[in-house]
Amino acid sequence: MSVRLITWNVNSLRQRLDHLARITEEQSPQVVCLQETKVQNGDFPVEAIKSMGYEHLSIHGQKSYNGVAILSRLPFETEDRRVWCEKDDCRHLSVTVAGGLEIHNFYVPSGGNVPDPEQNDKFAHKLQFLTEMAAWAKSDKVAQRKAVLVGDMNVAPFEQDVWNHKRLVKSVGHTPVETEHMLALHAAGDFVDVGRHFVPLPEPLYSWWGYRFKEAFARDYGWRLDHVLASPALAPSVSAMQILRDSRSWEKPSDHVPIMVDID
DNA sequence: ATGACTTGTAATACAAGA
Repeated sequence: MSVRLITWNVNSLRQRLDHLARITEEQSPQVVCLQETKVQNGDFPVEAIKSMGYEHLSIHGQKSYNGVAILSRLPFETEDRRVWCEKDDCRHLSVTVAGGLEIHNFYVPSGGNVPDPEQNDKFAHKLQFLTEMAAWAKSDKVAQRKAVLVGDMNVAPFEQDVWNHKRLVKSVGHTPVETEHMLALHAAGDFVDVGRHFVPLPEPLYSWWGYRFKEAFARDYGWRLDHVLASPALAPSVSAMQILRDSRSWEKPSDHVPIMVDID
């Protein structure tokens, strides 16, 4: 059996239902991990999602900010969530599906404007969150299971993960300390960076283009902030990866685009 | 040359994204 999985920061689920319907119809993923749903559980658009063919939902949302969800055509064998940085601000959900596949959906804090944990609590939160992810991967022995970590990790770790490394190396999302934390996470679980496995360095690879500069997508001023990390036990089964760039040019897009992987 | 946008909340700005 093969599982097709999509991860996507939708920047408001209720604003993106039409895009989600189109993507799920065109690609037929069995599992969809969403970030920045920006909707409380009680207001989750259950009927719209079920009409797209996703009967099994794991949701963790709050008012206004953050929020994650896992939509699935496969039943969940287990569902879990963890509190990170002693804050339950709706940044993680995990499920297991048949065959022992463990799926973790993350929304790592963006980190604010100033890349200094002394001056900026949001940046400190981001570094702590990544530190806790790495510590968990190690202590929970994630590397020994068939696990995939997906989501908006808000770090572009390699030079070719941003459109201009020199210019952006002091910008939050691409600073050396964030890159170190991200690579420490990779090492903690012996994870394979699936994006870079299929599109090796030094080829540019992006998943996010900002809204503020109108020509950002047209000029390909992108960042790779969204990631799929596969445990060593799972990585050989990942047969394909695609970044669905086209959706960034649709009307009223999210600033992030979906990443899709096929797992045999 | 990521500024200048988008979203949710609440009430015409503000917070947050990254």
